[in-house]
Amino acid sequence: MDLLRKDAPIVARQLIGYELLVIEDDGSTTGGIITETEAYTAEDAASHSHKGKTKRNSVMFGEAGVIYVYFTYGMHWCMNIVTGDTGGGEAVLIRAISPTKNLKLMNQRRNNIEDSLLTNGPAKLCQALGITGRDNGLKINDHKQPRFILKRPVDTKSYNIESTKRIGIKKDTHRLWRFVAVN
DNA sequence: ATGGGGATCGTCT
DNA sequence: GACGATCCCCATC
Repeated sequence: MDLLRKDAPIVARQLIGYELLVIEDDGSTTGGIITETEAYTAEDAASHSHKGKTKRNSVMFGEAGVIYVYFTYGMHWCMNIVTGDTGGGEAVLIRAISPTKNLKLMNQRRNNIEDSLLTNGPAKLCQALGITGRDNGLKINDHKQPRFILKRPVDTKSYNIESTKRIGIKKDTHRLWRFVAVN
């Protein structure tokens, strides 16, 4: 996917409105429309990749379309999509989606919380979609090992996108690399 | 409506 | 040995 080869801030903005789908072990599909993202690059002090390649962040230095999943706060998983065309350690954090597929399963995993709270946070959506460390390093739209699918929905709706400061970081807070669909 | 704190552990200093 | 790209509960206003 050519889109993902661009720089992370460009990709982060353009991914708003794309549909992210996960193929479950039983063959069913979960997922939704991406409504909030954040960009991280190696030059950016807030990024896991800033200080170079380590065991945790190594897949961030892989090719565009690889999934980078990290564990945080002792209990949460968050997912990124690697971007760029130089293996330079950039990625887009998926912060929220609007659920479209298999709400029942996602609801079950999220302890029967109301629909509006199902996938409105980076760790929430990973819980709802069943994404964990075992997904780290998988590739999007991989025909040989189908797990993550990213596509533009047929009803090409246009979104108003707001860019703001990123959430929960202490360094390089000035960058306006959080993108939110405001409708 | 808003804010403080607890849960919990892999990764890096 | 400290802390985090978080979430949720409960307290207080």
